[in-house]
Amino acid sequence: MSDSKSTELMEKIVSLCKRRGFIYPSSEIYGGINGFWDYGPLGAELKRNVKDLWWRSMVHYRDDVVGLEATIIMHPMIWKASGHLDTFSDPMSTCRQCKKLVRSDQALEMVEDAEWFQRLQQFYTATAQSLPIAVTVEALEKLEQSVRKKAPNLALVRAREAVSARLVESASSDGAEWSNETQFLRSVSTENPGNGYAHFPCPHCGGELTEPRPFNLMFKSHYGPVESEDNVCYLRPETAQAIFVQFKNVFETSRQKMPFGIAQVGKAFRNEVTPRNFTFRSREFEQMELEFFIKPDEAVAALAGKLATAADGAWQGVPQADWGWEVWHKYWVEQRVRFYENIGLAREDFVEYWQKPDELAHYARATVDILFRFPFGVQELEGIAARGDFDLTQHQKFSGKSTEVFDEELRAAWTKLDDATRQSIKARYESTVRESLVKRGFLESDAAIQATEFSTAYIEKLAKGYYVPHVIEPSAGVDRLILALLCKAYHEVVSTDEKGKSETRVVLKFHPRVAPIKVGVFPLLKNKPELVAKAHAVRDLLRPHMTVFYDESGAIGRRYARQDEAGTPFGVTIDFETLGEKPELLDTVTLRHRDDGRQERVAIADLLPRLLPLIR
RNA sequence: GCGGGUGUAGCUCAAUGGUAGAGCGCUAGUCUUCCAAACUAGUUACGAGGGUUCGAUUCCCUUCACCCGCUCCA
Repeated sequence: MSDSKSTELMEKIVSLCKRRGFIYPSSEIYGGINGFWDYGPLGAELKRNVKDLWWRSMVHYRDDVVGLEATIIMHPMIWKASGHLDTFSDPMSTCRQCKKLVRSDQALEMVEDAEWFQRLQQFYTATAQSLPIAVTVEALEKLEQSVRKKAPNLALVRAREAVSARLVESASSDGAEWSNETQFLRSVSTENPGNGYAHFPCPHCGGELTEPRPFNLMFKSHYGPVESEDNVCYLRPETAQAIFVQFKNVFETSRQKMPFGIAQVGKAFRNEVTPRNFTFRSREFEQMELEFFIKPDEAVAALAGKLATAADGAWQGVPQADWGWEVWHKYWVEQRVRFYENIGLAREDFVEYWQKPDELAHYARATVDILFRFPFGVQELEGIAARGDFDLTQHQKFSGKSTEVFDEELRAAWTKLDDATRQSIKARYESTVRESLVKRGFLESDAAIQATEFSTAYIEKLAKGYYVPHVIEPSAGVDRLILALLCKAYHEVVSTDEKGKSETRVVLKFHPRVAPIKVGVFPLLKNKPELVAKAHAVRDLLRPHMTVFYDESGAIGRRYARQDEAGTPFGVTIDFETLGEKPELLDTVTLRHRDDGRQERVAIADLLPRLLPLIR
């Protein structure tokens, strides 16, 4: 995944970022703080541009999305309802031998999948099913040989003589270590079976796992000056929950109708186990999230008379009244990829990963990861999840306040439906509920009863025009996108001068829309006051419309090179022809293009109309 | 949190148990008519703390950050 070459490339990017003022380590003069990064002058511009472009495309260019800016610290109960309080504190164990980190709750499952583990199971079943147990040191030695390769750190392998002697001894006396399969397996994985907690072998090497330790991924604080259990609060680990919590307010005050979305850009905080890969996994980071609320499929079917599916490619077009959640989901995936294309990333830079049903989080119906080919691997940039009504239902449950919407049209439409249609909508819903209950481990019979109960209540509400909206959530990491843009833009150009000396220059080929500085303005020479004055005039002409960098120091080539490294797409040079040395070229300038060094002569009056469409 | 590696000007790299050096960059000036020109001057460092020592950038310990691996998924 990440070889030395890609590491080298990342190191170059990191050092360029610092040298040119894109990204610095946070708190650097105090020695830095792991997992936190600051954006310098160029980085701040780049980030603003990215967030602005996202906001414009999501909110301003659409009739059906509005914005929200919520606080970072919110009522702690929100995190209980969302599940973050529970799922963000997984106990972890470390293997004493191979030092790998294992989630304690997954250890058993992982161990059971291991080949060597199955050998042990077979041995147990063959040997120990009846008492008294006839087991010899030789038999255990054979067993040890069969697992030695795959589980080199298993106690039975590490300390074969001691462990097998103990097991033989136990078999002939109390038989405690052979009392059941689990007990036996634990016994072969440790030298000291009696030292306190229940052992489990490491799934990777058979070694001994440490006691589970809690890992809490949420930043904790207190509101109010006195720290106590009663005023614990958390920095949000995602911005999305605020949107769900304010959903009713926004719905009632924005004059939006279903379906519609709420967008938010803001900081989020996660106490990552290991921040890694430059800014990719930071502990403080920024997200751009949209929660797009849609009618449940049953409501769409009742209103539109039919339900569009994803198969026909409808999602590529303009939203339609008959779209179910699947179409909306694909629609948003496509919208997001188009957004990335608009800011300089190419479709080929991405991998769309559709999560398999067994990988989905409990709240998600479908999730697509948009992965970017970073130098250090193919990694997630954005996740687009179809979350059903999970979140709004959770908050309804925990807050005791309704998150339902009332849909006048739905009520009217429902009264006009014939009985058969009503029944088929209900039947379809009922079977989905039943299936999901079974998947969650309910017995067929119980699931059927519950599903009938649920669907009856649900359809009754629907008939009156009430439902809890479902949601599609495109959630992108700003800092990750910045990093992707930097990696994509990074180019090295090797040039050889007439003396045969070659040198490597760096060019950041940002799309003009995201480039921190849009245009460099240069007088060809700085010791000619007329050139300087004219250059100032050009700078002032452009400045109200775009970021401009004026530079008069050093040779012109040097100034071009410096702007290339900052990713400035255009350079404007004022020379003697601008001043009228050749009358026909009066008031024209050189417009230089970063990516190919191409130069053209452009009238000053044409600069704005030329440049503006390229940077907007 | 565990293991391995790294830490000297902004960058690349030297040297040394006794005052730290170069190239590039950067800043200013002279000059310069389109891709890191030249000249002059200036600029800046031993990651932090402690110990051994008459004296530590160098030896020892601790710590911090970064990189690689385990975990994570915006």
